[in-house]
Amino acid sequence: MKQSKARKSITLLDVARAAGVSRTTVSNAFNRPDQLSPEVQQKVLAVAKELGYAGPNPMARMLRTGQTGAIGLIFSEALPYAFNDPVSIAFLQGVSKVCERVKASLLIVPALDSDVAQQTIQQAAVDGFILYCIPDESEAVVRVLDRQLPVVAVDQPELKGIPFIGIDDRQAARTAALHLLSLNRRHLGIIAMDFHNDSYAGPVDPQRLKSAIFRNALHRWWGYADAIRDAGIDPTLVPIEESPNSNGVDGAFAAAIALLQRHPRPTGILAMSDILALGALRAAEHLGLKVPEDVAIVGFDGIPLAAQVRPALTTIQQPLVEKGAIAAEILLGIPNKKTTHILETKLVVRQSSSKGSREQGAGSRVGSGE
Amino acid sequence: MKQSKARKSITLLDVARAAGVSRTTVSNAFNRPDQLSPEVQQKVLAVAKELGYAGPNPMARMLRTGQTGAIGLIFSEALPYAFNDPVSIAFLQGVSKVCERVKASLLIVPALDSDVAQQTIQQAAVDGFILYCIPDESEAVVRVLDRQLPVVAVDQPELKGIPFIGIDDRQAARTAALHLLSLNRRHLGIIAMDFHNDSYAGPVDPQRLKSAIFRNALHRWWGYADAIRDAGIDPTLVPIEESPNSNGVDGAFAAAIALLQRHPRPTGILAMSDILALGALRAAEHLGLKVPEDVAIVGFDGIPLAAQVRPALTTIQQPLVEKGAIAAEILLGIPNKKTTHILETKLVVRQSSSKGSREQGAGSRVGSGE
DNA sequence: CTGTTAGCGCGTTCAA
DNA sequence: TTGAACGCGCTAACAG
Repeated sequence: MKQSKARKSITLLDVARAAGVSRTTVSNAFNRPDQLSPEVQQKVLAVAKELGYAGPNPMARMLRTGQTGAIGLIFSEALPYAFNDPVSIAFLQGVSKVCERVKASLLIVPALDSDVAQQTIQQAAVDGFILYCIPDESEAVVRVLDRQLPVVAVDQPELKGIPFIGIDDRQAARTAALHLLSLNRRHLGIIAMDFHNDSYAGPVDPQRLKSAIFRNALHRWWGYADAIRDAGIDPTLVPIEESPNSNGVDGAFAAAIALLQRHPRPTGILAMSDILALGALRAAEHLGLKVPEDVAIVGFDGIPLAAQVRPALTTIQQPLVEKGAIAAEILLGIPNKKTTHILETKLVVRQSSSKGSREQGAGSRVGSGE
Repeated sequence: MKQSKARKSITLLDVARAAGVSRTTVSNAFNRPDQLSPEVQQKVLAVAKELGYAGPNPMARMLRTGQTGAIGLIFSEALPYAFNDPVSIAFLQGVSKVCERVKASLLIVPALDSDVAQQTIQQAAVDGFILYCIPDESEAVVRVLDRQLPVVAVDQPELKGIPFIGIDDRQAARTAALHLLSLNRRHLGIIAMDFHNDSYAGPVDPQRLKSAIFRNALHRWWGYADAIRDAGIDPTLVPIEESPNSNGVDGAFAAAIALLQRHPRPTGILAMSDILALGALRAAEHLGLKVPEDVAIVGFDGIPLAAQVRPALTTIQQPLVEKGAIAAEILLGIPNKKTTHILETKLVVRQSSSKGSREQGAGSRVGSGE
């Protein structure tokens, strides 16, 4: 009998009774110290501690106030893969930096398939969501929109009325391809990241391109194609090998091998991410090809590792961390932020595509820290 | 007037009325489909959708059920640094893998200083906490314990009654030092990670060691000292340079430079983490020293990058991902798990400490994927 | 299979 | 400054 009472958790009311005050007073002692005399507050807090009461129950408070103090983050990939990708990690860094500043927590919500998405997104106690690189018709998007909470999208999807942060993938990719073409590399090969959600690895046909659901990959391909076409080459004849993000560098290695064993062998490789480019670098080495002499390689993203490998990697630098920071700031209502941000990118030329000797081609970032 | 009613969010009751059923029925339609006829369920769901009702309010449900479907994770470092450290990231991968499997969300709780910790930990709506590498007397520990929820500690703190996952740091470090000594490297230098919370970088004196609050670092030092003493050398004469985790490879570079410029120059460097060892590798290169001929280097942790750099890094491999997975499994009540796990480590010898030529010394992991 | 009845623990009026 | 009352939206018993 007594046990059952002792068993249940302590509430504001218990503390109030033990301290000989009202519930409101105890609540105020925790939340509004200015609303009661310091001495009373001291006493209440002391009694609370004695009873093992650690402050208002967060669920009850959330229900009452409608605020949770957390924001939700949804990745398109399986979480372990997302945490394996330097691009996602950099994004996470940006988000977390802002969260830490404003004392908000960050809820990572698994939403891999529609089943999981439905359950986890509906249950998430958050004040808003960040959608990171989510295909437009994904179940996750529907569920998030249903929640009627503030939303910010990064990279994808672009939806009416919700803030968006991204880059001009097409233009950036065009710059990358132009660079290679300007070095007179006319036999190009493309290593692509996921166009679809099916973890497919291998050559890409026009049909697959046309039905692509990941915008980044599609737009980057468009950009490559723009430059290639302008150079008087038929872009549909440029071979594309797709290697899913989740296959990491190893997958890219295989894709690059496939590309480099074609005849004529490509003299330039356009990789849609730096991870893919690293695989290409390794493949070239494996085949005994010199980079950039035999084959030049250009990546995309500008992850820190790109500057540190040898030969250092030419890439399109995009503000990865800043993307996360801006997304969080918008969601958390930090003022002076427009709601749509197309961030700048820039081509960083390093050894993997330099004209001269390896040493000479080093970009300014080489040797800088982690 | 009407506005104010339209303004507020839709509840179970609204749906019930609109559908002409009771609240329970609507609740069941969402949570227990087996408790009502399919047709009624269809109808209720249809009405709900029409009203823009997206399922039960998560806060209310949490209050009612006492379950949140999320677990909290607390790092000792500032989040952006944690997300920059391959060791933490690998841990996160392990945690997230399990979370995804059981459809749990993961709440990353900033708890940098005591102020923030108090607020964020008290407010966190979670079913339990994972403490990752938190100093024993940290405010965060107190707050977490106060919450009276299940807790698991990883690496630190070791507290009575709460499950613990870690490795035998001392023994592992001893193995690393023994390895170097067995190669006849008798002039050693140590690069240490944080002993204290103060971001200090520089030489370490006995006082600082004695008052260390980070167990990992301290135990690793003990292990080194054990082996060194057994080799007939006075461990207190072995120079130690501390470089905080947050300073990354650059900090380690500086620390290693300091070490390598001493007389006599160390012929072996013991680094307490692979990141630190990478800095040492770079420092050796910078000074024109050959690794392992002039100076042999041994890291700790076994991060993937250690196998990929050249020369590849000898290290103590610990099951980083598994640590996270086990922690999450224990917290989420997945059965067949003991509550305390001291995981195995092993020395992986690679080029950075090999006797023979560089090629010969490559560990089996070299060239394997990301 | 459906409806009724009770709280879950708290924050906020408002009056004292 | 304090105390009483109300309801946030929901789920779990239990009765029909």
